[in-house]
Amino acid sequence: MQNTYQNLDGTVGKALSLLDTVAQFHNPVRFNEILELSPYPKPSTYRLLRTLVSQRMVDYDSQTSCYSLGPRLIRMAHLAWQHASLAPIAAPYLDALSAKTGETIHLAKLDNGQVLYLDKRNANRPIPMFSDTGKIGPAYCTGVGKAMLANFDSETRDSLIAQQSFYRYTDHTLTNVIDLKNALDEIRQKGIALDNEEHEESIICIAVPILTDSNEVVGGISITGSTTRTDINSLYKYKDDLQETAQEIGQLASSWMLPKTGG
Amino acid sequence: MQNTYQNLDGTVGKALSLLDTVAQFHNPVRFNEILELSPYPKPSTYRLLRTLVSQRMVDYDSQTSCYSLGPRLIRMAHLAWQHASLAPIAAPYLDALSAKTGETIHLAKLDNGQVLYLDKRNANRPIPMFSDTGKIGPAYCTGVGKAMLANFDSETRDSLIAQQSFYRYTDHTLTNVIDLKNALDEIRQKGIALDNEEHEESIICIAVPILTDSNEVVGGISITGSTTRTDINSLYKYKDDLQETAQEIGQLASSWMLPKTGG
DNA sequence: AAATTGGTTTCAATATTTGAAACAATGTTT
DNA sequence: AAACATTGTTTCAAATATTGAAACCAATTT
Repeated sequence: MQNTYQNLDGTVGKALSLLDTVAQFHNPVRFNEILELSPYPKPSTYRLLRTLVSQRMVDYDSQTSCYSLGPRLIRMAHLAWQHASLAPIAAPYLDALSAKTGETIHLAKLDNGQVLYLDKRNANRPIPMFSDTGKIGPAYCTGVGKAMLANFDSETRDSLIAQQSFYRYTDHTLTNVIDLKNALDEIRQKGIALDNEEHEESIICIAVPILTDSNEVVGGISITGSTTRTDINSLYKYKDDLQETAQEIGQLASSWMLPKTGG
Repeated sequence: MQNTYQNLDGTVGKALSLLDTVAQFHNPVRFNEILELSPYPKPSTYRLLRTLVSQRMVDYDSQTSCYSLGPRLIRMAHLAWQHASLAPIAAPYLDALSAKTGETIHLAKLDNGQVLYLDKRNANRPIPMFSDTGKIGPAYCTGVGKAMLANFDSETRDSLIAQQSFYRYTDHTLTNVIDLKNALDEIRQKGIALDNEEHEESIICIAVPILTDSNEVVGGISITGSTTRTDINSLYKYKDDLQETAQEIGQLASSWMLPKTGG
């Protein structure tokens, strides 16, 4: 949750990093609070912020003199979600898996070495999806994360591994590069990844990557359960369903990724 | 869906308008297609785009030389949705209304004179929510839109009215300022707005604004049904439930809008 | 009434953006 | 295979935007 301000890209980069700063707060925030986290001097921070407000990326409430994330972001995200092509394509498949297994289904892609959740199904309680879409999680200790990592070319994989924190969430968390690499090799060979309470106690899952026709990793899907209700062997029974689903989504995604040719 | 490039705000504004341009496409897009819609010369467009890619606001697939909206947007939107405070606060109330009425429930706010949907409940089929969150619709011919418009101070209201297109969607659509103003006056007085197939044939709804303690409009909620299954009088029976719900959400939102004071 | 805090503006120095034009790198023709 | 298009990328001096110390304003607080 640390600010990473090394990236610049001129004004645009600065403005976006300020946007991140605003986002870090969980409620509307005063100018001064933002300024404290901003590496830019007061007037720059001020003007950048006003620009973002003028662009509706940030909301400003003059009553409370508070900034918060703006509605334009939500609009854009709606489109971004559709653009992430995976999500709309995968939706019916997630429904099917959810119905069949009765377990939680996750759809994710990799963003900056982290798992970015694109969609979720929870068969039992139909919870609001948006609250989970956009969430991020670690790659080295989640099923989808490992499934994806395992299927990159070794160069990309190494650079992704270098981005992992290896924080020990549970007793089962893999906390070093060697263990992870060994695990990834096995995952790649078997075509499926397991998460045996590596990220959260009592949470287990099986996961597979979603690959294009040319074997590029575009995402991952997982079936998640709790040890209070099931065990890894029971989940493993869905291996074929999961792999077939990933296969089909990957196929569709491949054609979608082509540049638009008409209409 | 027209490009509005009059806004500038320096490089940041230009970059964001290019982001919108990328968003206008529904699939990955080549540089030249973007360039055609871009008001900026080739090298500028090129560099702005690369900056956005470097910032992960835009994805670039070197295989197909195609740009699409990037994952960072989805991450930000997740936070923006939480920031829009209304959405997470309102979630349980939407659940309750949905359960009680069995009809479709919408939560929305106003963005740039348009209705921006923040959340939705569909009692019968638990559909993936994200696909609707972020969608926009007209304000002058939807229930939530009119409910919100009606409750601004007259100056703000007039400027919002000036932004309406008054396109005739159906026979019932109000297509001029005078009719709309009269309707809004009545809505304000009665505290509830109806949509009698003004936006879509056979779609009807009742809607109320969500107001803060100081009567600021922060959003709206509606109960929507289809004339094939119900009628406006049946919906109207939920008036009290709807108003109470809006009241409670508004109350909570009021406290949430205050600047963070501690911890 | 003086002092503090939070927010906004000024203005010359500085750094960035600009865009016509040239240049590569692909594809397509003939 | 040479000539031609098309698409994408880079150059470089001129034009422009950003910068930030300092001053300023407006509320609060003391």
